[in-house]
Amino acid sequence: MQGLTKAGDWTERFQGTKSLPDSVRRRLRDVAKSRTYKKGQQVFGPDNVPDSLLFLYEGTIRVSQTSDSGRDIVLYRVDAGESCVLTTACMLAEEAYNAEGIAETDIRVVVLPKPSFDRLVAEEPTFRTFVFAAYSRRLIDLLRVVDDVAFGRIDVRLAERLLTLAGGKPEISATHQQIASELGTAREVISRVLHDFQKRGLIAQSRGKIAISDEAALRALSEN
Amino acid sequence: MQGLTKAGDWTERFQGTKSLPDSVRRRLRDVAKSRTYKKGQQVFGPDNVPDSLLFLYEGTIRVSQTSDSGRDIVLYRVDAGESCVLTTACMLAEEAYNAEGIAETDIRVVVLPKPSFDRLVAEEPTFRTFVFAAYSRRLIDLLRVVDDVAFGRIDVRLAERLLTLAGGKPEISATHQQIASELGTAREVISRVLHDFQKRGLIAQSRGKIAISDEAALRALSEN
DNA sequence: CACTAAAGGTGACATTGTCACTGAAGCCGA
DNA sequence: TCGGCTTCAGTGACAATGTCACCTTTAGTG
Repeated sequence: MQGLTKAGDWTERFQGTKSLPDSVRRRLRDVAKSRTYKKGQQVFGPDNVPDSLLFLYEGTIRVSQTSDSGRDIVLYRVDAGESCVLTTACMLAEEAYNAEGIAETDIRVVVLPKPSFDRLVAEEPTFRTFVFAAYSRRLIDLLRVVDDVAFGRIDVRLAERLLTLAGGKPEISATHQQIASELGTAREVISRVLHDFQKRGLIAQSRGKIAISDEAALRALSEN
Repeated sequence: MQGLTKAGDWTERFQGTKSLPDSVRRRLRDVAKSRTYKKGQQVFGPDNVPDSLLFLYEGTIRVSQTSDSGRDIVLYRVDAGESCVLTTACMLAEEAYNAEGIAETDIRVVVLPKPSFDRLVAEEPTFRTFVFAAYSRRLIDLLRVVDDVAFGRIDVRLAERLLTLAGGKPEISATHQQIASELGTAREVISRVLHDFQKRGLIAQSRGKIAISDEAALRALSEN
């Protein structure tokens, strides 16, 4: 396990807080708590609704949805420096939902109690803009997911996701099942399409690994 | 065409404004403009990003997404008394998206300029809660859409949608194509499933109309 | 090494989407 | 009232994706 850096001045880390007056930032450092989760731990979920607002200081949270039949789909990822608006949504919406956030790496979050959050939103336009922008980004993310799932071809989506998961590196460590859970489909489907990609020389596979052989071709495919 | 009632004191109409102090409501009535759209007009869309915030005074807006290949899916509906948060998202998010809002009936909206909106959010906790709740509701709505599209069976989704569209009445006026656009699928698929429903005695069809014959059975089907 | 759990492969079949047509219903002008 | 036109709906063939059952391979682990 990799160690997390000690949370220094977290207000430096977020668009919404770094340009606030020193007095406000000092107050924030006092009221906010820092907390860590280990990789794989659930940060929030239907049975685990936080009563505070979360800001991700370090690491990544994978937000996904699970169907009744057990299939998963990744909705989006929260990266360091972003806030986790779904927690807010959970708090406000009485309705049921079944999204959950899982720490994809060891993470450190800043926990801001709701009253402090309210005060900040009220008093600081910068922070307010930050929060609204975060909501908007998630809405747009979800629009994209809907578009992909409803209208996208699985090979195109897979090519795209492989490139994203690789993030420039030549190899991905992921099982077929994990990739299926990214795209909301079944393992067999991923196995077949990856097999096809392999035959076409786009990738090479070994157990738990996928090596990207022809990034250009994958990119072309992912762009429809 | 049905006439719209004259917009009286619109601040009476919204959860976020009706309990505000009189002074604030008076100010709002001064700065906000009322505007109408006819049924079928586009209220917002990729090429038509409003620079103000919209509150729906009367009628319904259907928010849908169109794929490159021309297929549609309805994301959610905005009903009277709700705000249209996607317009906010559009304004804040630089990213491309392809959702649009169409007036499903003749509608009347209250248009609040962004500076007034900002001020209201800053100063009035009630209004702030209203706005956040609106965002949250849409997020949850979209989670539901993702779940349906990614994991739901088409017959179940159709049964559910028929009941919703009927809204208690015994008959629906809609073409197969329109229903397909609700669910993000193709007309032929809807035709086939409706034909099946008909054979099973759940509905009766005539050109452009669907009559619900066995609501209980439809409901049972829609509940999986 | 044998055993085991996890990962991956495969064929058969069901469901849904696509394509290219055909037929049927309503509208409207001559 | 009759064609002619447009929209709506039906259909068969096939492609893409999802489901199920079962098998093989791989990488540990005692």
